[in-house]
Amino acid sequence: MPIAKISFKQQMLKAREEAIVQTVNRLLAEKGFEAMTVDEVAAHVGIAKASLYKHFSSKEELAAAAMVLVMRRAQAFIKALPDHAPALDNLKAVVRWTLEVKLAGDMPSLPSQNSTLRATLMANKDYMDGLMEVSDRLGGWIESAQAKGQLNPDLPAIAILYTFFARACDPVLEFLKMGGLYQDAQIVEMVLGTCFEGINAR
Amino acid sequence: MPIAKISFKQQMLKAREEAIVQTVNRLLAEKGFEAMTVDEVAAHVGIAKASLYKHFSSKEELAAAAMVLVMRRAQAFIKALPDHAPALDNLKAVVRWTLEVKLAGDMPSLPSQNSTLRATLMANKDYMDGLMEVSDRLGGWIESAQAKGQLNPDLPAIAILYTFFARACDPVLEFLKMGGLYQDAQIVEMVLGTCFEGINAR
DNA sequence: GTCTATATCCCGATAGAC
DNA sequence: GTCTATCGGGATATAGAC
Repeated sequence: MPIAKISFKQQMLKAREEAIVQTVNRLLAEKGFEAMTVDEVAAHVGIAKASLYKHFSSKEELAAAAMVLVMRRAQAFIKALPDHAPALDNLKAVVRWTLEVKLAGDMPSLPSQNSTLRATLMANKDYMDGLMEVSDRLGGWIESAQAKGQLNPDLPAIAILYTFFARACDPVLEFLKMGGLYQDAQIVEMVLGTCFEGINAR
Repeated sequence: MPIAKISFKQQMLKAREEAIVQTVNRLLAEKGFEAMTVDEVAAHVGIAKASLYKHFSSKEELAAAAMVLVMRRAQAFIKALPDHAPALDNLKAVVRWTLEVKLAGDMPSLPSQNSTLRATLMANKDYMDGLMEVSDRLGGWIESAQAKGQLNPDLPAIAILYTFFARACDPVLEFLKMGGLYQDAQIVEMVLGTCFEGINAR
């Protein structure tokens, strides 16, 4: 059964690549792109560095693969949301999901300034397609919620979208977690609350 | 007049150091700590790299000096605010100042993960003292505004303080600026509004 | 495809003349 | 204190055997 054998081999390869990407994801979340070294990734995965380069041609490609992974997860989460539910509920669910992923240490933090990394990401079809789809979906819900008078209609929808995206690198989460005074769930609710309702009294 | 001569020399030195720190500040804002190279700083200032090390003993010290500069500016701004003014007004003024500095490209962005840099900063008395003073001052205003029912009293004051600090690295500003659709002043007001009033409709 | 070993380069930091 | 020239370490990426 040569076909099955090939398929099995490919499956092993795919599993290994997933392990690599998962590792990169964690390291990116912990230390960021510049501080993460390829040696480190190889050590965590348990293979030689040279083997890594058989799967990914550069450090940037590694990071891009991690970003694609997270983007796919976001797409899957969004797709699983009921489309008939109120737009505002779905938006809050997405933001809560983002905060939970970040607090769990699974949200890669990329320096927005790194040019080589930006170039690699922009050239990555999977990533860009995912970004477009997520933006479209959230953008639709934002406008819907604004039309219903739930979200502030004076704000440009794009500003609200960016505000959501920015939750993926909000340092308030880490600050509060470092303080040790609050549980993760409390932190999520606090940040979620300030995001939608602000810090003013009502 | 030997004394005057020495004083003049020292003044030149101080001026040069200020030029260095200013340059570091801009580069940190543009590229971040890891991407910034010491060669680059030297080239921008117009002196040899070795000369830099006569003023600052390491790259971390350079970054710390830039952070101290910004902290001093924040302290000066806060000190200039009328203490008899409503606490909420002063808080908004500080946040607005922070957003303007960041948008102007004068807010150094430090990777919160870099351990050597964190250690250097924590060991820097000027920086830590400044941080304490700023935190105390803002913390007082926050509690005052909460007591008056202007800021949400259900939020821990520390969470509100962190939310303010986080504006110094809010990517929404760059995102909106990159889009080119809004003036800087508009961007500042939008972000300031979402910070205090959230994105929900009122 | 995986490994060991190495090439190559970049960057922080220093030596030493002036 | 400023310069030129250089060291030394560490990181990305590759060569070549298996």
